[in-house]
Amino acid sequence: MSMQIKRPKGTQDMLPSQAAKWRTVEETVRQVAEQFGFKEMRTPVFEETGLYVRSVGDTSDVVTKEMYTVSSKGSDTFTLRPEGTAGIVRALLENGVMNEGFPQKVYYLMPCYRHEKPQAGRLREFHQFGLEMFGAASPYADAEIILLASTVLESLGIENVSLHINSIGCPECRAKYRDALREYFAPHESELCETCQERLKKNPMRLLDCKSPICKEIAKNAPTTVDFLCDDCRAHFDTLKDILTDFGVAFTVDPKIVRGLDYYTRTVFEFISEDIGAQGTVCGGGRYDGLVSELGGQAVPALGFGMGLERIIMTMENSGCEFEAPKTPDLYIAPMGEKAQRKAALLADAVRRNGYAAETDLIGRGIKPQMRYADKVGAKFVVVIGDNELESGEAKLKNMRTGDETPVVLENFMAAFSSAFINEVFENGLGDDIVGAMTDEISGEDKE
RNA sequence: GUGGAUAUAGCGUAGUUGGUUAACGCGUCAGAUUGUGGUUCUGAAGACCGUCGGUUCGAGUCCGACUAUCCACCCCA
Repeated sequence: MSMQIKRPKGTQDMLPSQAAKWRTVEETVRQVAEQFGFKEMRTPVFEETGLYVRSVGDTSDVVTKEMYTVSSKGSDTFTLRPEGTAGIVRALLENGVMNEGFPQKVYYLMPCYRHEKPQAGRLREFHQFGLEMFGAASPYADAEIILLASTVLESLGIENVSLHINSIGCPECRAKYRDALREYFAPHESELCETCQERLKKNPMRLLDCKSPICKEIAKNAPTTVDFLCDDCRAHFDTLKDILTDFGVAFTVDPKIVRGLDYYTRTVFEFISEDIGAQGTVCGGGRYDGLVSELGGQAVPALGFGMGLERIIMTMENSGCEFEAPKTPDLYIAPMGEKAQRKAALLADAVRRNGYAAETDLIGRGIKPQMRYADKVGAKFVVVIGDNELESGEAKLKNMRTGDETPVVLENFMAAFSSAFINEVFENGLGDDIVGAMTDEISGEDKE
């Protein structure tokens, strides 16, 4: 026996029972996004490395230590996408979509890759639902995408999440704010933890969400971004808060929400779940008015968010949310013997051609195991076909929920599947009233 | 990159102060008078107890290393 190959660290296999949950989430998410007028689009899983260096930021953790970069045969290097936004912007620019009028509203479902140490809610391959809106500078746009995210969570039945918002201003007010932070923290420099001393130089905003108790204490009275917003940024933020209040969307202003990707401006927000451990951010996003021009386009206001699907599903599992029930076969056909198997296969085919799910035996099992199997997979009806049935042309259609058996004529039964009447039976089961009707119908000579 | 925890059949677990054929539940398969499921009963298959080394007359049980996984820091979805 040779060694088994195992899946790469930080990846997950999605077995059928798990995949069914994903479908619930994906369908809901698509539906809501489309209700808001967003169109789905897709981009390659890998892009030129430079795309992420320029958009996400060359000092960000994502770019400096988490990218999966490969060099291909030529001289270019490519990177597995660590997030969705950059590729979307690139694709819209490359295809001239930014010239087709605004607003442009797109959404996507895609796997992303980051070389991190796996942990609860943090994987190397993870999946994002995300969306981007281009050309809308108004705070109503900010409000709309936050409302959209909120609607998605609500539609999924997720309750234990809180919305945190903040404004980090435009580049001008942010510069002023950074200076103010440095001024505030400078006297305490020696007391700060090592990483925070480093942060003081590079990115003082990061000081605010340090978990060290000492740094926390010092940061308690630090100036907040909101205090340093220019008039325009302040007005934008105030209006956003008003709109959210009108919508009835509960939020808290959280100066600690800062975002690790460099492209954000003004509005930033996170939805944080209480149910899934330390990595509680289930959805994060905001405005990035500078990104499009950074990637070579015109100056186009833009905003969006990413939602971590693994974390969404974890939250749902941990809080007892409902998932869509998996599809079960409408009919299981249990053949006995070789001749019957042929007949069963034909019958199954006829059923499927009429839009219903049918299964039959493929491994030569006896009647009993077949019944067990039919029960296990949740078949709604079972019909047994053996020598007797082949001879007489009649069989019994068994309702697996009630145990009732209804005689049917095989040939007519197959032909009858296209009728609206049978549709009714399969959709709603066999009521007493229609059992009688069905027997008549099916035994009838000229059923079409 | 830094810490902490765990590692027994497909899955979930038990294995007492180290002592002969490693237990249980779920699942799988097969039976309970031979053509019918879900309950019950019976039986079967399935584990070199993560890997390597050490202590010992003897180790799943103690020690060490390695590996993997999980959790937390960091960062983020």
